[in-house]
Amino acid sequence: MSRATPHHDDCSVTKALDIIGDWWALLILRNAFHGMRTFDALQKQLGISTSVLSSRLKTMTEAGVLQKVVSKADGRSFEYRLTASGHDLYPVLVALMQWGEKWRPSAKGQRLMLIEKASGLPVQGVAVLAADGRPLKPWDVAPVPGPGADERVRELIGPH
Amino acid sequence: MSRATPHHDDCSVTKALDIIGDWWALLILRNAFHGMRTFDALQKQLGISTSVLSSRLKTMTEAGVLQKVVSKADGRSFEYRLTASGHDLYPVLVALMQWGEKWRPSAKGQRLMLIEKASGLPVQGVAVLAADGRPLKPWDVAPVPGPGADERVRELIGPH
DNA sequence: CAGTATCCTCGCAGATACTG
DNA sequence: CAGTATCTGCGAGGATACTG
Repeated sequence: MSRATPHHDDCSVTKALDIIGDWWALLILRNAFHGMRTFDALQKQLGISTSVLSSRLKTMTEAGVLQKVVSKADGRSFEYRLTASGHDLYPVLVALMQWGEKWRPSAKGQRLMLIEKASGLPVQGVAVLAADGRPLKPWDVAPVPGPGADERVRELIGPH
Repeated sequence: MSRATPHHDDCSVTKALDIIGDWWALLILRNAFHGMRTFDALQKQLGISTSVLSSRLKTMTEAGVLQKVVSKADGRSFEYRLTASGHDLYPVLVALMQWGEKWRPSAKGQRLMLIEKASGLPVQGVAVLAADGRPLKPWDVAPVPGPGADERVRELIGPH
């Protein structure tokens, strides 16, 4: 991660990566989407050191994707809950998972993490939407063609 | 990144992250989707050191998301093109960008990167699909509820 | 233009120990 | 259970120089 070296990169992707472009952050989120919410459970399942987990949770809380709340049941333990913005990261996770399932299939299939509220059924995955809202297939989309790509990027994102 | 420390984590997300859970890899892909394909252009725009860029391109090529081809026009320069599996990473990028635009809006709005082949129009974004294929809104989905989350994760992903 | 080769450093992550 | 504190290494990444 080059969060250390400041990038004057005014790009949405960069900004998203600033928070979740991190190995542990994504895995914490993955577990959070499965409902895992406590420090201890995360630490044990991920095999992460306590100091790093603590720092990650702090960063993610400050970034507003997680919220630390006192557990009602217990009173002295805590829960890290997904905020609205954290919840909105769900498509990123599902997109990653879909890609992994297609191109790096694991022995045991992996179920998706969210359900549709109305039906209670697991969601299917994620899809790119056309301008009119139709879901598109991968082969229906293509990179912007033609020359001038380098200039376009520099204009859009900025020269370094 | 803890790709160094081996994780016996048989999870699609983990496997996807192994290739693209990296600051530079994602930015390279972002630029690739905009049509930026040469070593030099990438190096200049990203402000990355040549050695790191070289290593990233090698890794990504070996991982099969990029393909190194001789540029027809020139004959002695090269292009790094998205493969089919690289192209399939598009939803991940768009999901990231969408999140960034919503929660970390930049001064100048950012356009999306791909067009629909049929219409030539830029795509709208990405959406989660219900079991029957309907695109869902964020508030229509929820994490799997109830207790037992910790056990579920351990069962699904494995204990460390 | 497209890299490879070296050197160097600084910060991230793990390990361990301790606290309320 | 939920962390903080400290120490230590090692390796990713930048800078620079050189090559076909």
